[in-house]
Amino acid sequence: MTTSTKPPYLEKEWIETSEKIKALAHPIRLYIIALLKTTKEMNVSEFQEALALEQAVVSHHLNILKNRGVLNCRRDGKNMYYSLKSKKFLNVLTCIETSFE
Amino acid sequence: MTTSTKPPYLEKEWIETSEKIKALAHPIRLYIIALLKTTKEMNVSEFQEALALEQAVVSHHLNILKNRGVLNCRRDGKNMYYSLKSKKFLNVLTCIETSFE
DNA sequence: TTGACATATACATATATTTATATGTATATT
DNA sequence: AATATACATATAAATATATGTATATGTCAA
Repeated sequence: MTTSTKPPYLEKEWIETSEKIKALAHPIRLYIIALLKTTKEMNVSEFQEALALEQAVVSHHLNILKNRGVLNCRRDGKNMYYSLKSKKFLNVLTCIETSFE
Repeated sequence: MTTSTKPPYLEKEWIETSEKIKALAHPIRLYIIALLKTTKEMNVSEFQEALALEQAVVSHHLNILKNRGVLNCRRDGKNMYYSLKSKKFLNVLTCIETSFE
C-alpha cells in the first residue's frame, strides 16, 4: 500500500503536535518555563528550592522538557544548567492565555 | 492565614493554564480544531464521519473542548453544531509549531 | 582513590486520561 | 403514541503519566 490507511487524526502531524503540547501541559513544567523567563539559566538544585520538590521529581520534569525540545542543558562541574531553547515558548503561554479569554 | 502556603507550581494560575493546555493536548482534539478552520460549524455526525470514530468518542472529545472553553455549540433540531469559540485557537497551533522548530 | 555532592535513572505505586461500552434522553417522523 | 435517529452521559477497563523511594552515575576535591 502506497498511501496511509490510518484515520486522519492519527496522522504523524497531529500525534507529534499533541506530544509537544503535552510537554507543556503540566503546572510544574509551566512554572519551570516561567522561572526561566526571568532567570535565564538554572541548575537542578536551584529549581528544587524554587519549586519545593524532591530532586527526582524536578529532574524528571526537566528531562521531559529537554527530550521534547523545550529546554537545553549544559554541565558546569557538578551542576546541570537548564535554559529555554527558544524565547518563543514564552509566547506560547501568552498565546494560550489570550485564546481562552 | 492571609497568604497562600501552597507550593508555587500549584498556584491557581498554573493549574488553570495547564488544564487549558491539556484540552488541546490530544491528536483527535487538535484535528477537530483543524477541521473547524475550514468548516466553521460541524455537527456530531459530520465529525463522526470525518474522524472515522464512534459517536460516543466524538461526543466525549467535543465535550472536553466545550467544557474547557474551546468550542461553542448550538442545537438545530436533532443535531448539535460545534464551532470554535475564537479564531485565536488556530494561532495557538501555529504558535506551538513555530516554537518547537 | 576515597568521600561528598549533584544529578540521573530504575522501579513500584498512585493517579489521571483514554477508550470502549452500555444506557439514557430529546427530537423527529410516521 | 410508537419508533428511529442523534446525541449525551455514566461506567468500567486499558493505558499513560506522575510521584516517591532507592540506587546509580558522574564530578570534584582532598
